Amino acid sequence: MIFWEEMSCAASESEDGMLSNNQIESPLGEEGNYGGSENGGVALKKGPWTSAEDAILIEYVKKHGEGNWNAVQKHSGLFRCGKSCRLRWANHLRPNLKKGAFTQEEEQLIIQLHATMGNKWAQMAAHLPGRTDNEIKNYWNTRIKRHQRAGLPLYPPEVSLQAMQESQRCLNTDRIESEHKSQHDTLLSKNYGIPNVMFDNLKANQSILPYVPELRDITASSMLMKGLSSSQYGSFMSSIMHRQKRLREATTLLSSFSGGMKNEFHLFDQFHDVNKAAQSFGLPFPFDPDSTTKNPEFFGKNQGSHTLANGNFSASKPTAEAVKLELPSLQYSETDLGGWGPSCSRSPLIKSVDTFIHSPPTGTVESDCPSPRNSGLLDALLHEAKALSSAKNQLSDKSSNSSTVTPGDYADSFALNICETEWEDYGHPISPLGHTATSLFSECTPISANESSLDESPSAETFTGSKRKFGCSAEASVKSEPVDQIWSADRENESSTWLDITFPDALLDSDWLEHDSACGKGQVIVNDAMATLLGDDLGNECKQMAAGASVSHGWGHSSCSWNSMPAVYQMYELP
DNA sequence: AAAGTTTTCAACCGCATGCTC
DNA sequence: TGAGCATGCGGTTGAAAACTT
Repeated sequence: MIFWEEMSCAASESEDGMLSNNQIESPLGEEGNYGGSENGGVALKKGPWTSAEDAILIEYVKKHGEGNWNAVQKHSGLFRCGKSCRLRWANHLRPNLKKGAFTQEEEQLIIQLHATMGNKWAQMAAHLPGRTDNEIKNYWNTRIKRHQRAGLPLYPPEVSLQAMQESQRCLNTDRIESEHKSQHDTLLSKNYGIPNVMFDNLKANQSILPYVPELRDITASSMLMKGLSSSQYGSFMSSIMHRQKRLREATTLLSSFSGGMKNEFHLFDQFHDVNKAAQSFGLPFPFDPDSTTKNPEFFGKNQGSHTLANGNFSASKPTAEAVKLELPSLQYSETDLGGWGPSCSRSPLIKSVDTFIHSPPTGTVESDCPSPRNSGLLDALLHEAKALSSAKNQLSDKSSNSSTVTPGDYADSFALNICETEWEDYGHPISPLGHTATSLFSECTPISANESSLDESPSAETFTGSKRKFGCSAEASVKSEPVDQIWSADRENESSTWLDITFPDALLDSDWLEHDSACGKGQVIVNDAMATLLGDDLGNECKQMAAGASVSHGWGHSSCSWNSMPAVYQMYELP
């Protein structure tokens, strides 16, 4: 049987004559030029509501109350399906609706709620009187995403920590109660408002992931990492934004978050128990937090070298006003969980992961710790763990073989190793953390502050407009973004010769560039597809070059052939 | 000023859930 | 018990607005 609503709402919109029919039959169809569907011969309007329709709906609700939305059309003559009426009422017409932009308090609440709930917009809306789930959803999908693009993490550290602690609590509770009940029952009985997603499939696959500690069934309260894997955010956000706009936006964003910056120097204090925090995400321990907490220079210098780092950490004391730059686009990792605001440290998790990876792993990876529930995060951690494992091997290997690493420069060398490891471990240029090869390059090749400028490098526009002209995806339209001034402020005294190498994701995407993991370095292979796209000459040139260039992750680091790459591949090289 | 691009957000869609008969 | 139905939810879409070049 076909539902009335389905009949009315799901009917084909492309039926010929529908529009005219609708216009004729609906007395409110003066603006109803969006076509509609039919319900028993009655055309139902779709599209934006008119004020007249609103008035009718309001009148109807006054008389009959909310609910029974499918009867609206019958009783009021409103040619709208029940669904549409309900939505209109709930989102726009019902009383006590708050209009206008979210307040800062609301924004923070949304962030906190999302950290624990994930995309449970309706539940979140229940905590925000006068706000609708749609509003919150839109807010998150736009403004928060914008924050991400600006290099700001999805959640402030305190929220991340809070969510992790909650996760830990849930786990502990679960651990205890699981002796008596199944976890499912436990969670239900305790009425956790946390998605109870099991990673049974991952557990099942544990045998093929030997480096992963036992995967416990844990709650998905670690949805704070939602952004890590959400398809919505999983794709790398290319930096095709106009620069001026981005500058303006960054300033606005940073200013808007200035309120949260007052805690910036206490962030590390919050992470005293980083072991525990990271443990909750299944990270192996022990690891030495000193390398970061006690050596900010090291941290700062290397944070940009790891995929998990968003590159906007700074131990300096920036001001929002000082920030006129956006982060390099390649730091716009969707997985950024780094510093909240321009000067914040990264989330405990990321910091932990980062610290761990930056620190030579010691001992066997043994952990009974649960892993995050979110599949994306889990995958990310698995990959990171794998990368870590490789890094461990690479470290010794590189120390003796790499000609690009100065043995004495531990920070650099290790960062390099890590990056190379990641590069070679990720068969696909887009890591499970949402990092593209581009971001890897970028993060592995931070730029020094004195080399950064508000002005784009002259050659930065090499790829501008290449989205179409070059026949590539949007990611091909990569501009070299100015680096984060805050982040780089710490590096003013560094005599870094690092280059800010950006690389169009499109060119790195998929099979275009392949990494030869067998060679032990991040050798780039320009395959035929890429050559075809680029044209024979360019492609072949590139292939030839790449064939002989062990560029590793850091074309700018090493004396590889990057500089001799075709200009189309080069974004710019700082002096 | 105009064209092109990006962002915003209202509305739609499909699916899930729960209630009723 | 299962079909029918109403409602709710989350993801997605697309027109309009805003912005950039």
